[in-house]
Amino acid sequence: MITTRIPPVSATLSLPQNLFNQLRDDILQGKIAPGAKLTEHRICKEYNVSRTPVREAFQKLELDGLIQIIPNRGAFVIGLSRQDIEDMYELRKAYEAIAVRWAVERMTEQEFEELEEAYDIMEFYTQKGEAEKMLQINMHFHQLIYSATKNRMLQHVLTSYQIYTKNTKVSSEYIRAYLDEVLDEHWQIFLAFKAKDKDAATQAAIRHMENGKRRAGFDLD
Amino acid sequence: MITTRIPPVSATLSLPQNLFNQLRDDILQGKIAPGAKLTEHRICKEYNVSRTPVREAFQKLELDGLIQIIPNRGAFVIGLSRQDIEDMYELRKAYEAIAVRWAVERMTEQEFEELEEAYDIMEFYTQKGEAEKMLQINMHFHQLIYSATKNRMLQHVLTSYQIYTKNTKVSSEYIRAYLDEVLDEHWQIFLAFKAKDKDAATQAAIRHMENGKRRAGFDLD
DNA sequence: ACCGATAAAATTGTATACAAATCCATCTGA
DNA sequence: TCAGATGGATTTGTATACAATTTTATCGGT
Repeated sequence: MITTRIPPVSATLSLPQNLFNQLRDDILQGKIAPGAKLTEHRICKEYNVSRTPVREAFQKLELDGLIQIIPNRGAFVIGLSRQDIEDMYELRKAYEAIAVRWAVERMTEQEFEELEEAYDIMEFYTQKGEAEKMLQINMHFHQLIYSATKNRMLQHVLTSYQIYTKNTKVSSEYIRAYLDEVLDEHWQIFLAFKAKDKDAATQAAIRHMENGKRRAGFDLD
Repeated sequence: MITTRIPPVSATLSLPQNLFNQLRDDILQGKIAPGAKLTEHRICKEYNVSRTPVREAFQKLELDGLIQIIPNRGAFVIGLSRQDIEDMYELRKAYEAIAVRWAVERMTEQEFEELEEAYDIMEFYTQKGEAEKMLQINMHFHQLIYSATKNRMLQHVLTSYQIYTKNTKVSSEYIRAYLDEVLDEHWQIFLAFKAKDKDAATQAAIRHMENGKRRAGFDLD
């Protein structure tokens, strides 16, 4: 029986952060069309807040490449082309490879135990076939690796990619068919961490990314 | 007497963008110490603007990993450890390798001509020994490559690294001793673009990064 | 009908006002 | 002396007001 809870991403987020998350997901899921203009006033009415937090959320969206703010003109949604998404898998693969290498080197004993626990939970949800939960713990598993690298830049960029990836595919629908396959890939990664084998971890991470790309509907290069 | 107006090299930047650039450079050059708190009111007085643009600049600084904003507490400067900077060279190397590969594939004829022109200017300033000008055209040369990848995320991340790198070494002092060496490395990259040879470009870019790391005082792994 | 000029409306940019949270010096009681 | 309480000062978070710019609608002349 599993007693441990999956730690929530955060308890209470600030207003701009919430707006950012909401708008980001809406954009990535296509609820707001590329090219559309985000009018401050409209978002204000929609979420019943003033313009100040809305503008701050826009700043964050711009720096994550989701909108383009043209001075005195407004904020426009940037669309991701198929090429952009395919590129992203390549960029993520390169950094995941570096991340696991550093994480193996720099991971503390406690961090390893958290990773082990995350894997166990993953196994649990795979057996129960709960795809939605799997998606959550999957993100958590990777976050633990990012965190263990002790490098903020890497963490931030990889987290962005993770969110993009999560949103640009019909997650829970697609993941169910691949639960066992995905679990095994994480098992390979976990084993490499257990053995503190950097090269094995790199190979496992690269394979995981390539398979993820394939599962998302992209043929491999 | 009013004569013809010379258009500025770059369009006038917005107030928050200027604040962001100024604060970013101050932080990277150590004028603002790591751990220091950026008080909104103080920045307002210093630049004689209101809090709104200051807060927007803070947002940008946070997403570039230069400050950490703790809700209801304030903005604190994040210091870069020697490990952080060494890591950054590794991260940059990985993406520069991808960038030149994509750039060779995707570069237009006009973009190639711009790169050629940039190299020529670089050669000119090397002969004149103008290290400061070299630094500028050097950044421009790499920007042309980033731009040719047609990938916004890659452009943004690499631009960040470029600015970090530029600021975390005593640029003009150090570069003078290496002008010829640096020019040759760019020549190798340019040649690979001319030949549209992806592998050669990758190798040249990787060597360029490794040498840059060494010139910045880091021994190679 | 079309084009440009012009004015009104809408939108963004900046400043300021007010609310909420935090910080900090002082006080109290053991 | 010191831990904790307390209240004022400071600082941040949000709302709103005003200024500058852009967009839209209207109008007049050709």
